[in-house]
Amino acid sequence: MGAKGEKKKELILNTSRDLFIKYGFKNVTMKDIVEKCEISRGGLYLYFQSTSEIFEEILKNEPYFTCRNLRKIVKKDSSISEILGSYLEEQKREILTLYDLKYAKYEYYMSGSNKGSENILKTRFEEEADALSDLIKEGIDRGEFVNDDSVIAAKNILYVCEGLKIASLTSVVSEETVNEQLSYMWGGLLP
Amino acid sequence: MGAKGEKKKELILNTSRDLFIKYGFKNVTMKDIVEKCEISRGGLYLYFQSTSEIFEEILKNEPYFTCRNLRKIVKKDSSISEILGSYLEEQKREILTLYDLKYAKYEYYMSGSNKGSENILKTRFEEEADALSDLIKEGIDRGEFVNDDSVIAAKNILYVCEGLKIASLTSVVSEETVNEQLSYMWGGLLP
Amino acid sequence: MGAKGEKKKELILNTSRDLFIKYGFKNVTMKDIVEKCEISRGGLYLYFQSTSEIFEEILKNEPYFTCRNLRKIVKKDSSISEILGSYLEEQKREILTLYDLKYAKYEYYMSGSNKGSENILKTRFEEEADALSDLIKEGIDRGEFVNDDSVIAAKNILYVCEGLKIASLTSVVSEETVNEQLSYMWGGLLP
Amino acid sequence: MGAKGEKKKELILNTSRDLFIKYGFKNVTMKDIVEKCEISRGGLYLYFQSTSEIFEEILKNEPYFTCRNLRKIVKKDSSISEILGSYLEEQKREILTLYDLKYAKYEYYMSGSNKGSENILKTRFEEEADALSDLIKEGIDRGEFVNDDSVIAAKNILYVCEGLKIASLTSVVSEETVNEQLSYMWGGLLP
DNA sequence: CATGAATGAGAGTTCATTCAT
DNA sequence: GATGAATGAACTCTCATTCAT
Repeated sequence: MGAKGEKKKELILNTSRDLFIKYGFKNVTMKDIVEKCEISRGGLYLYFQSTSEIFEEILKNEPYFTCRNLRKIVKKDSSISEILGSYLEEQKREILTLYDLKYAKYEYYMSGSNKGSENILKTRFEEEADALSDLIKEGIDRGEFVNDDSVIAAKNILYVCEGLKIASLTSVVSEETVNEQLSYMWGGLLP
Repeated sequence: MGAKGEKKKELILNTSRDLFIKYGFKNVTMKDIVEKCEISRGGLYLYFQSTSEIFEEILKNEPYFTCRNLRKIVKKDSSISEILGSYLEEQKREILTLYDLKYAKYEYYMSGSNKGSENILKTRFEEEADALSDLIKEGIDRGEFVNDDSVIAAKNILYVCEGLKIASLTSVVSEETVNEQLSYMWGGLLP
Repeated sequence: MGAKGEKKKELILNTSRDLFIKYGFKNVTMKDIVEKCEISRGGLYLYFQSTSEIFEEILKNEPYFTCRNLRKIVKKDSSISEILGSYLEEQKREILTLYDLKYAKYEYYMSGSNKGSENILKTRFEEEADALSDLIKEGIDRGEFVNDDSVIAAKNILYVCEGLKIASLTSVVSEETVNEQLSYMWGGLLP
Repeated sequence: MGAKGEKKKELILNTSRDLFIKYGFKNVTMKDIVEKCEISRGGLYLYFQSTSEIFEEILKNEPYFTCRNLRKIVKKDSSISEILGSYLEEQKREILTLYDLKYAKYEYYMSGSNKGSENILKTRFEEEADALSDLIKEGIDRGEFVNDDSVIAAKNILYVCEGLKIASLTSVVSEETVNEQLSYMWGGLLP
């Protein structure tokens, strides 16, 4: 596939992404994508065989924050509290963002369309739990935090965020509610 | 509708419930239901116009635990801790149960099939948060718990449970993990 | 399926038969049948899942002459020669008929569309060979024919007829040629 | 077309031939050929416009035995019986060979894909009948054979062989069956 | 009330064929 | 000459929904 093919693939992925954000996973068909991209039926099938395949590709390309890559971009002399604060800010942004892929993502993994392919949702959760646990552990070592088990505390933060994300999809979650919850968890870490 | 009609409706609801548990929401069609019920196509449409309508009805009939109705069934002289303990046990059971409607329920609200109808997921969450908050408040008043804001603490418990439920659907959650999280939250309430 | 359903099935089979005779097997699509029958797409699929299924059904219903059922309809006191003569006349008619199913039939079995279903072409050939062999044997016993092996002679007649049928499909076979061949074989049986 | 072009054409023809032998005529598409040859779509269309065109070309190039070219390769002083014997051996080999073009060849002429082009099957049959008839006639003249009409006898042999070939495609034909039939015809020629 | 045959819109998928590069 | 991305027509198949009986 030449540069032109890459561009077309890019077009398909970007356009589909918009559709998935707007309509979720199951409500988007190959036909919808063909029409929105203004390409031919056959043209789409040159690059992708199904909406699942397209969606997987989009998920792979989707940038995502972790505390690990967060540490690389914050100031060298930042305290652990500062880093965790930034991380929770990012989570908050994700929870409150109305239009992104999280809707389609949950739907995708729930409707069983991910048969036979790696479960990115699970993998990322585990990576995230590891990284966050390390961060909290360091905070404890430095005396910034007090906690008996950094792994459980890390998972607790992630489960609350998951809960908030889900709640934001199926009903409405105010910024205030998110702030309250994040503060509450924060409180559980302070001396 | 006579008694005969009621019976048919019952049949449809029970049979569909099995299908929804097994295949989720979107993967069940009116055709599937007709075939599994062994009734006529027209017969189904006499009672329900769509799978959404059937699903809504099932959700309405679905029994669910809340701390309020829990208080009615526990011993009069139970401590608040005992009641909350029972409640969390019930949540744990729900999280770890593989085959029930929670899968289809999330899918239903996520795929936007609930257009124009009351969002039961949201309503119940709010009711639950209220009841749980009252319970915790009473626990604080009685000196069993220590906490600054019973509403936030209540929501925290519910968000963690939501997060665990979601995680149990998209990947795997061990009983140990659930125990850890519930203990962790419990710890946040103790003096 | 009620009487109405049977009628519809009949309509589909008769219409498809015409199409198969005219265009062969592979050139007829489910769409063609739907259009020629003037029924709906879904309507056709209620009765048949594929052109193969329709074709098989047609073949099953197709009347066919064998010497066995020929014996039942000829006069009681006919000589074996007379019966064989009638049989060869029938074969001749089949060979020279331009528009019937034989075209589609060979195509069907040749294009491998009969995967997993009984090979009627083969079964009938064998039945036919048996019956014809019996007939010749009786002719030999009665002194009408002279031959060393009635089975081989029977097969010989059938193979020549097959050869003529094929030739009549891929090129042109004159009535004279058929007469010559039938006479030639006849000669091989006479004292 | 240069030498390079000739080579490409050769490649296309040889590769397609394999495909036709394996899958028959109708089941091979231009796409299949392009992929198996590992050439470009456009590249194929430079040389051939359709699978029919390719198939015709293959048939033209296909070597085939006739009694005429057989006479050239047998010993000068062979008896006619010996020549006919060799010829029938060759036919037998053709009938029993599972994987060659005969399958696709019948399919091709039967599915009407040879519209507007010369019918090689027919031409060759006629050539063959002529040559075989001459051979038998010579045998009669030399006193090796006894027969009233060499043309009819020749055609008889060919029709039986055709019948056997068809039977070998749609069902199964044992070597024994072929031997029996060839002997039977042979018997019809002997004094 | 109840039936189930019938409809037709729409999704998926494949390929012959073209044409700008 | 050669390429291969792109097109679009054609076909298969499924379901929600209706309606005569």
